[in-house]
Amino acid sequence: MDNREIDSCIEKNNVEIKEDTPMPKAYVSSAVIKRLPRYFRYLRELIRNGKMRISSSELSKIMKVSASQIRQDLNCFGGFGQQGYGYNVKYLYAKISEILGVNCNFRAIIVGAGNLGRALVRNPMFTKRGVYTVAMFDIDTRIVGNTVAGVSVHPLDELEDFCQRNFIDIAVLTLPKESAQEITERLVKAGVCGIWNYTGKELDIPNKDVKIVNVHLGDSLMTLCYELNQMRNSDRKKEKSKDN
Amino acid sequence: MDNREIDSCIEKNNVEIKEDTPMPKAYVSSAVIKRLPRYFRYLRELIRNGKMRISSSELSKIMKVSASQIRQDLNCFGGFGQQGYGYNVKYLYAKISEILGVNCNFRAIIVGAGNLGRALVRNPMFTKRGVYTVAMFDIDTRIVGNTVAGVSVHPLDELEDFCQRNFIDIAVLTLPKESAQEITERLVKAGVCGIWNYTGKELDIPNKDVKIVNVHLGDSLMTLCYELNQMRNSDRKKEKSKDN
DNA sequence: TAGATTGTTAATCGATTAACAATC
DNA sequence: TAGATTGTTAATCGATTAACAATC
Repeated sequence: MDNREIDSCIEKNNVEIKEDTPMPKAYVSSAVIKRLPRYFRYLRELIRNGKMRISSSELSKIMKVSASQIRQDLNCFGGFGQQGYGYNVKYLYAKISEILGVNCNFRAIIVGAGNLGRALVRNPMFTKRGVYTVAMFDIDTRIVGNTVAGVSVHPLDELEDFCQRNFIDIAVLTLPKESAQEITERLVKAGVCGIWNYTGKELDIPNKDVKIVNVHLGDSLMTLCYELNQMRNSDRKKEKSKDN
Repeated sequence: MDNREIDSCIEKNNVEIKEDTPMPKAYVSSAVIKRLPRYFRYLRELIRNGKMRISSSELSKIMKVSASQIRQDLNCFGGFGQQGYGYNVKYLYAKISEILGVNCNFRAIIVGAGNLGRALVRNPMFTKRGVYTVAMFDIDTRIVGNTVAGVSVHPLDELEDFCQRNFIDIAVLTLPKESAQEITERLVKAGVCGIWNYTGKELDIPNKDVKIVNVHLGDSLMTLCYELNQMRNSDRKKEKSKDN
């Protein structure tokens, strides 16, 4: 099954809808939310392989998490399975996509057309998740007007006007941390309600209706260095105890 | 205080060493480890601003975490503070740097010289955390020989030989997910013990002495979409209840 | 010494796992 | 109906917060 077919599973008509899904929880913990994209990916893979149904215990073996956790996680949003049968793969995929807003057609801009910004706009990740990258912005007049992966670079002073006219939902911040706070405030005023922040600066936003997700690559690298350092230290200890 | 001066705080001679630090814990939970890089960043900032000492409650206000958590976190690694005084900023910074392996001089290569690989190699993040990016690798002969941010692109078939000769610790995977598993196995055979994985493929490594940190940008984007979707849904509910 | 603040233990809270009744 | 597997409740485990004795 190819990508287009898998994508089409999200459209409701393609899967039989259960009518009496129980009321989902009012609040779902972030521990659960962070796991949803991983279910999304594995379900896509299962559809691709033509798998029609799956039980929590079978999925637990593939994903290396407990079957209990899978059932608990899914039940935060209502009953997606059927006793004695398991889960319909396409239906579950459609439901999780719905929860994650894959069919929301969110519109995004990338602020900062440097290396990272250009790398991201070329990444198929946005399209796969139903997010449209409609423009890039940069302060450097030399690159304004360029087109990267079909997306053109606009001058930074058109930022507010563009966001308002084009109903931008998400701004990806790939600019220097020094201007991150100021640009964020301008974006929020222009109606942007999601910030995907790569600047490393921790943003201050009074408006509770604006969501921020920080991607701190340096922090991630450091946890790897911690693990390696730990391993080195324990190796050294072993060496020592061998010597004595 | 400039960056070089801050970096020099890590060298032991620059801060008075407490002699009787209690024995640190044998195992520290990943919840704590993930917070360490953030302490590292804030402490750097404090040093930059010339702050000499800080109490857990003062730091808690700046970092927006509880003072209790700060003290618990730090005490996993031994007593870095002094009753009635608080923490010596430079000393604490030096200690956390040590724990995170900032002075280990880890050597890294970037496998895949596409957009993301080039964006990462140009990022000052590696240098700031004491990791050397010594080479890039790519399968595309047209870009082999190029130099990005002073780092040259090598042909992929020299991978094992290069890693062994140059004692490479870390490999950053910025190549297509299709070849991720195969390349990882080659890297592990060549003695690489840290994998920073951007491919989105979940890697299978039998060797327990190899550490993997996955960066899944798509998953991160989806959690933002979830939040926005939630907000939209609750807005709609409000609209409805207003209508009735 | 008195005041401040850590280090550490105990209490609480939340998340994961286990168990099983409901039911397809 | 019998077997399978969910949905859900209860038990366990781990992480966070609160409290306070130790001590600088």
